[in-house]
Amino acid sequence: MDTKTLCLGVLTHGDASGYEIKKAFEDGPFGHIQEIGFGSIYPALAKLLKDNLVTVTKYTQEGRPDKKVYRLTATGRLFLLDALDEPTEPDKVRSDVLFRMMFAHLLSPSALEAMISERMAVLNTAIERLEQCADDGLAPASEVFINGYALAIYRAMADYIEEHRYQLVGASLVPERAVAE
Amino acid sequence: MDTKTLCLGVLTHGDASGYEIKKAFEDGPFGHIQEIGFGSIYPALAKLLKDNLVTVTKYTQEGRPDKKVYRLTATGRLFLLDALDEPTEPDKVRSDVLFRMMFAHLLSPSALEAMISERMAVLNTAIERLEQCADDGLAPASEVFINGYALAIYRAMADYIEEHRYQLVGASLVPERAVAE
DNA sequence: TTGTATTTATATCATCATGATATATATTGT
DNA sequence: ACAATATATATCATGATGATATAAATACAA
Repeated sequence: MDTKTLCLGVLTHGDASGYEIKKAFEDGPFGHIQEIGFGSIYPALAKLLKDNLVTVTKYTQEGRPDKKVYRLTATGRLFLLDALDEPTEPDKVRSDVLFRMMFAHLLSPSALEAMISERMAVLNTAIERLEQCADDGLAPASEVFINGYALAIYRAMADYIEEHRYQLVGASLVPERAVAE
Repeated sequence: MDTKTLCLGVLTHGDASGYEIKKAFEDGPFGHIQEIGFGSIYPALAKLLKDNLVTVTKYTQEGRPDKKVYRLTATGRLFLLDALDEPTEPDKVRSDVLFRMMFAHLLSPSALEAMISERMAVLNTAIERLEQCADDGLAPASEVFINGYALAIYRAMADYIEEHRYQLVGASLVPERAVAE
């Protein structure tokens, strides 16, 4: 899925600005699917506008740039449906944490512990947020499904790391430096 | 982590060609961390060579391009250690499958079922491969840790999808088309 | 045996995405 | 009162992606 199609997808939930589209992939209903940046969103919206897949309405604001709210056109909706019919791309992961863990033997135990603790904090924050969202029974079935999926994965990650972190720290071959504070 | 650093990381496991570096991120010890393509690897190796972070030896072969085997230099090793000391980047995910699931109500039940079944097949293949790797007790601790981590996550994904897929298929609002074969 | 698919191997290229940076104010929290 | 965060768009150099080209050996099925 390219950024254009991602934007069209968000716009099926209602009109939105570029800023709001980004939020949808952070906190909003499209969270845990992937992140997109402004550097992808604004050019994508410009192309969608040029191809008449969206329309735009400008809202003049004081002290801020005009808010440009985009709306899906009928053509845009068809474009999205066509994209959903195409073959599914495999999931992609990029884990800097795991790469570093491959070099546990080159890191000091304290550096390793710090990295692992930071990761656990991120995971626990995400888990808490998802547990709170799980209660309001008003969301569509697909959002409930995906929230539950993300929660299951984050829990599996946190549980595994908590249970096996000693293995990794035990792999460190680098002694702590005796540094005076 | 940019591609240069990823290449240096693989080369700590022994000399390798660009082709072999890619394999390390597919089947090899760096699997499940991320994927990288030739279009990133070859330019990265060229830059590493220019900066004396690696050396290269050409092996002339008949009928194939010369195999160019790269070796880490002392400077290259230091470069990697410095990179490992920098702040860890957050994990990144891009799931085309989840994005499509957000539009379950726009897909037919059979299209949804096909997508889910394909995803389950991919997950089960990965799980089987990891379960086989788990037995040979010769791998370094970090690799054992990461294999176990990947296995735990894939199992959590497969279990969740298997238990909740009916929710998603129930969300489909599009009737099957009555098409003659 | 013959044809097809996979594996080995490097390289390039247009397009797309990333992340940093610029700009400017209102609001929230300490 | 001051700092940090949220709102809001836009651009740009750099880097990553995925497709394509080339070429033969090997493995496997019909």
